[in-house]
Amino acid sequence: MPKPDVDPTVTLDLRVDRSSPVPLYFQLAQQLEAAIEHGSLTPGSLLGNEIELAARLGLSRPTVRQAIQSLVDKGLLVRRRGVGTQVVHSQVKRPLELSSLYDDLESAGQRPATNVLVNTVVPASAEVAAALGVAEETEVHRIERLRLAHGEPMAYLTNHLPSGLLDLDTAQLEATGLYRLMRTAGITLHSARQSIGARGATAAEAERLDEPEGAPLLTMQRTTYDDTGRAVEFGDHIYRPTRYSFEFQLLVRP
Amino acid sequence: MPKPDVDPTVTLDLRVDRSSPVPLYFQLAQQLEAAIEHGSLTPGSLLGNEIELAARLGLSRPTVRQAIQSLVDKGLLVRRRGVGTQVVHSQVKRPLELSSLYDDLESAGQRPATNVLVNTVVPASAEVAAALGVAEETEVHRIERLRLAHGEPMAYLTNHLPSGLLDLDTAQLEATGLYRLMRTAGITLHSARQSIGARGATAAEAERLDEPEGAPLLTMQRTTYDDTGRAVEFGDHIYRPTRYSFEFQLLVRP
DNA sequence: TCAATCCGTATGTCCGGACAATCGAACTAC
DNA sequence: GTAGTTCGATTGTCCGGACATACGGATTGA
Repeated sequence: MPKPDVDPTVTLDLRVDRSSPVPLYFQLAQQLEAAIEHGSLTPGSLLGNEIELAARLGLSRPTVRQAIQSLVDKGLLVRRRGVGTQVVHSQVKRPLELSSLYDDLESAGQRPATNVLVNTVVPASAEVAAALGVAEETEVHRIERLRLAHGEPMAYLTNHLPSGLLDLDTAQLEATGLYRLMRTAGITLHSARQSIGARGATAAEAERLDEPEGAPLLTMQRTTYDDTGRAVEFGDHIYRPTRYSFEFQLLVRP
Repeated sequence: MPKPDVDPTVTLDLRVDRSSPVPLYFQLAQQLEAAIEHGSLTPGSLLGNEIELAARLGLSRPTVRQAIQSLVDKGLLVRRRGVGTQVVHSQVKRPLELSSLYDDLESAGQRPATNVLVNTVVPASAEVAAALGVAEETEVHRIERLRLAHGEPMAYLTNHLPSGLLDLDTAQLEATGLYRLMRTAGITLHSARQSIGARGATAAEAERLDEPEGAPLLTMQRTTYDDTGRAVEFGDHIYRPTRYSFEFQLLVRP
């Protein structure tokens, strides 16, 4: 009795366009990712060896390897020496990104709304100054926003930004998210340090979020840096835990 | 008046050992990382161009690029075409890892202690079965642990594992963390899906954690997968938010 | 029957070179 | 003086090849 092919090697219809300005390895990576997403490449299936794949596409092996490596870094593929490259079994959708609440809600199909309650310039407190890396009492922007989904308050967002970085228009802040505004202004976000905790609501917080005093709240503090290392934003957010939780996927770095 | 050198190009004493089994690019990456950590490479300083660096080390450019790229992926370096590679200004320590509470506490200098309260085999509930990808009522391991730091309860950890994966010895569970046990058993952790939220403590939870009933708790649910895509662990944890919060650093993937 | 060994296969590492794209500064023209 | 242009420097992409290393199955031996 022949052994069943549990992990068949899949042959795909792959093509690259050499006249395109898009790098070849990137074109290949996109097609492979699409094939995985689409289901043409099923979990566990082998990808065929790199040499033959390169020959079939008319590419060199380093180029093919670069494409595969980018998907390995994303957690979609697993390489095994002497075995081959196969699609990861688990349902890895997307690794953790530096996400904004606005984008999260929008992609979840909720229509987020924002009320800008404060949009002003204040002298930096000690905590804000330390987070942003400026001197105490330096003037910084302060915005406070109430984020709603389906008309219900979901989070209260307090943010501080160095002045001069961005002109914060209240109308724009109500129409989109802060991160999107920063990116539009040409700021390249690079990394962020964040802390997630919980505590009971103060009277003022309870009022704003329509919760009883002392109700459990989910809290998040985040300092975001651009690629030059400047702190570009310090946020202090509180969330209603019945309406929101942090969900994300992690990859293990070997 | 001459313009001050704000971003000097640094020349380091780098060497590679070709007789070592450690890959050359990895040796170089380690030395560069050590130089950054140690302060020899200060934030903002340029790394010198790749060609010349390769020549100085007697390596090829692809090898040097591979070393640099690994540090770029870690968020320690930034490359700019036409400019060079420079050390990131901000204090990027380490990106987010799939960390275990035990390791976190240990590296923070706290001496964690664990009381194993339950270590048994039970039929899987609907929730556990869905998370682990097994049929309902399948036998699974269930462990409940109270984690203490400095003698104070810090978290209550409930975990379920597929049976047959690991023999869970209570003594070992009290001496080290679950992830370390799994790694020792040859399981390669690959990814995890987790959800962080908050809620009030039930009477039983409050008792276990020495908190008043209804006190805010930080909650985390996590399903961990190995590199074959199997779910290897499902955890449901509650933390005392006055004692613990999740702190981590994110990188933006462009 | 079972264990140790061999071997094919696939990825891992490394080389040296070539050209393209982009950034920043120096230079030129108005 | 200012704006546009040129040009050097540096990384980005891609090639073709070579050898090392590890995994898994087949073969061989006890």
